[in-house]
Amino acid sequence: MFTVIESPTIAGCCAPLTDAPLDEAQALELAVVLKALADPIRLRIVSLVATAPDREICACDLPAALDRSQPTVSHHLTQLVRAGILVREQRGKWAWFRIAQPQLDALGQILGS
Amino acid sequence: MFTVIESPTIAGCCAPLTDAPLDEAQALELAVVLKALADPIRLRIVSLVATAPDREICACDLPAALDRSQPTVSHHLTQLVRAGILVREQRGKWAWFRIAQPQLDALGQILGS
DNA sequence: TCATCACATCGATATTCATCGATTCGACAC
DNA sequence: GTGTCGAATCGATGAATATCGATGTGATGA
Repeated sequence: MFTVIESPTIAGCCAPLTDAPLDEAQALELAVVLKALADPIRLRIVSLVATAPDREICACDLPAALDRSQPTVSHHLTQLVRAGILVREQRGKWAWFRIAQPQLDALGQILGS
Repeated sequence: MFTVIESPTIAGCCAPLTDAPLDEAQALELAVVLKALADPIRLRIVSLVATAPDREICACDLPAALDRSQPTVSHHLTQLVRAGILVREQRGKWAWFRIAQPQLDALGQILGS
């Protein structure tokens, strides 16, 4: 029995903003992902992960790095994973996080850079 | 006497997320812009403007197009202008809006697409 | 089995924010 | 001026959310 962990993605959500008007469903889907990024703490988390050695980081280091409590950091990490921006991996007692690069790439495509 | 209308920009705000960790000020500045985009109504406004003939749109057409009241649409337009994503131009009684392309391009650069 | 550590969840609180009706403001035409 | 029309502002309300202390959960090691 295989267990497939699906990571939510906006890859097929919509064309670049300049190509076609978004319908309500597409706008909602995109907004969910952008809202997950649109927070100073979560942006710092993403940039910390993206620039860490091996491009991964242990949750245990974040409360000190961000000057936030452990429950608050956990809350933000959950938001980022549910938006498909981070990927979580359990290693023993520790939780490690990586960037879900396809999701960020898709965002860039849609914003049309 | 000249009147210089400054459009807020994140152009010099920060390097791509994958290049260096954001400090608190950079993260806050970026979050303000992303937060302005991270709403379904505002995303639809941006895509409507970006795909309109001549890439501009009259505010008068938006309440019907978005099924929101005039004050609500005005509120969202204000948010987008203050974030430097849209540019407002008054023509007689009407207000017209265009995309501030450099701001969107800068966003794409920072997200690293 | 038991203590410990890392992290998630719960409960509460304060703040932010989307929304709309009513009102005000500004530009235009007469 | 006066009336009209487009749009911003005000005030209120309900919903979403960032935060943290306390508690629960799951894995580790003795």
